[in-house]
Amino acid sequence: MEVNNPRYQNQGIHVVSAIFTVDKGITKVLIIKRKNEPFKGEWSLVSGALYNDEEVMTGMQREIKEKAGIENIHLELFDIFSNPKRSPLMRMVAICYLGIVDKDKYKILKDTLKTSDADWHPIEQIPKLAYDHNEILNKAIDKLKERIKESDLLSHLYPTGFTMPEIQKVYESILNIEFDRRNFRKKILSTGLITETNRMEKFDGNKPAKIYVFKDSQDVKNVF
Amino acid sequence: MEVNNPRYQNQGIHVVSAIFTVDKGITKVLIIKRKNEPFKGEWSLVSGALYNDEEVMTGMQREIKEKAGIENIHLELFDIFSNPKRSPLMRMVAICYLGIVDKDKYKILKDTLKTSDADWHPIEQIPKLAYDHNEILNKAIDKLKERIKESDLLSHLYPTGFTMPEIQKVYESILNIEFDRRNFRKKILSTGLITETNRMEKFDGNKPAKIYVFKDSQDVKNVF
DNA sequence: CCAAAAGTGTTAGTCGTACACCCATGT
DNA sequence: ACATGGGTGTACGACTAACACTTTTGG
Repeated sequence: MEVNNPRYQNQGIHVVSAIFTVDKGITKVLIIKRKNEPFKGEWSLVSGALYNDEEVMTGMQREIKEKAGIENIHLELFDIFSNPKRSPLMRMVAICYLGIVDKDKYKILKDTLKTSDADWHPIEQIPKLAYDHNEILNKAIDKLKERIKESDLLSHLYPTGFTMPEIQKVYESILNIEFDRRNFRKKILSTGLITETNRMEKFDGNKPAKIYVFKDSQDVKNVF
Repeated sequence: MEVNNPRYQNQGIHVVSAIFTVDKGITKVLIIKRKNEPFKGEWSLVSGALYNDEEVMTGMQREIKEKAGIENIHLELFDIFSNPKRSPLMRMVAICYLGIVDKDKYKILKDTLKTSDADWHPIEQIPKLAYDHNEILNKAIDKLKERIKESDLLSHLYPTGFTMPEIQKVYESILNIEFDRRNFRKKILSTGLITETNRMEKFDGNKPAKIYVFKDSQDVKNVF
């Protein structure tokens, strides 16, 4: 390969992330408003250009910190978007990641050097986004559904533990189906992914629920 | 984003493919010998640099045609390798695909402008490869195992149909486990992925086997 | 003691697994 | 007729799905 061949010049790489949370039964995604061109003033996913001396994951985490103020997010690659015209300035290939986090653990910086209005938006009410980010987000939502069924992805939503009713509502919210309480409990326990603690949730007028945590395991037994 | 910021300059994209086949119960991968620098004379996966005006998948297919003479391979993205030093000439991010094909349907061009000795090699006996291709291949093998369990990926190995004993041997070869003939048949039929034809295989001294084909379906029910 | 939500157990049906016999072919 | 490998059915155990009552708390 000849380094100066124009065919290989002027390529850039975007890192793009769809970061989800679940808030009172509503699945939401983190979006921001851009302060700079291109797409100045428009909504977008958390994203930016990769530097030429960093790993893709490193660049993604850097962008998330710069544009939303949060760090060390667990992310999974889910797709590439590479239409040569997807960015108006130059050719940018988008490498796309998804993650899910506890919104109360990560404090979003609403306003940064390059962004404003960073916040969680219900995935059913997403405005028009910059670039091809609406398309990317739709794909991310599909992948999120697949991944929570076949992995312990949700451990990152509940780093400090969860109750059975809580996590059941999350599965129901993301997958749009309902489960029997008793069978749900049996099924998720049978995967071996989670384990109970001796902690109890705070009371609010009814029977307190036991708190469970995800084990540190990479077992890939399907959940549903 | 400022297009001329040196942080974003001198980035390139490699497309890399691990193309598998199964030959008499042996899982093999297509590798080639490079005629040019870097890594002149060394083995590598089928790969090359993306042009700045093409989609990633288009570039991948072009490279496969240029370097192995075959076209229209079904490929799935499985990982990104982005160590800034993975290529000696300039920073190249590797976008990696895997596929599996019928080796009798695709005639490999052993010798091309840029490559020689293109051929199928058993995955248990892979030489040292250029770049980080050994690492990429190992990841591809892991992903291949996952994918044949949860998708109709193998339909691309048998575009014209297969017999039960044939496909059973393929699953056994890739997954390194053995199945009971009768239960294997029931399980793969129960997925609804395949359907029988009225064709029979050619005889060779024993009872001829029925030929089955994969249906055109995107159902994601797990196979095993 | 009442309302609200959590926790538990049993039964029926379905699915997976183990296993043995018959069938179609070429020689 | 025999050797080779393909095709089928059944019975048992494991898992899944449906379902109702009891428990703990705050008010």
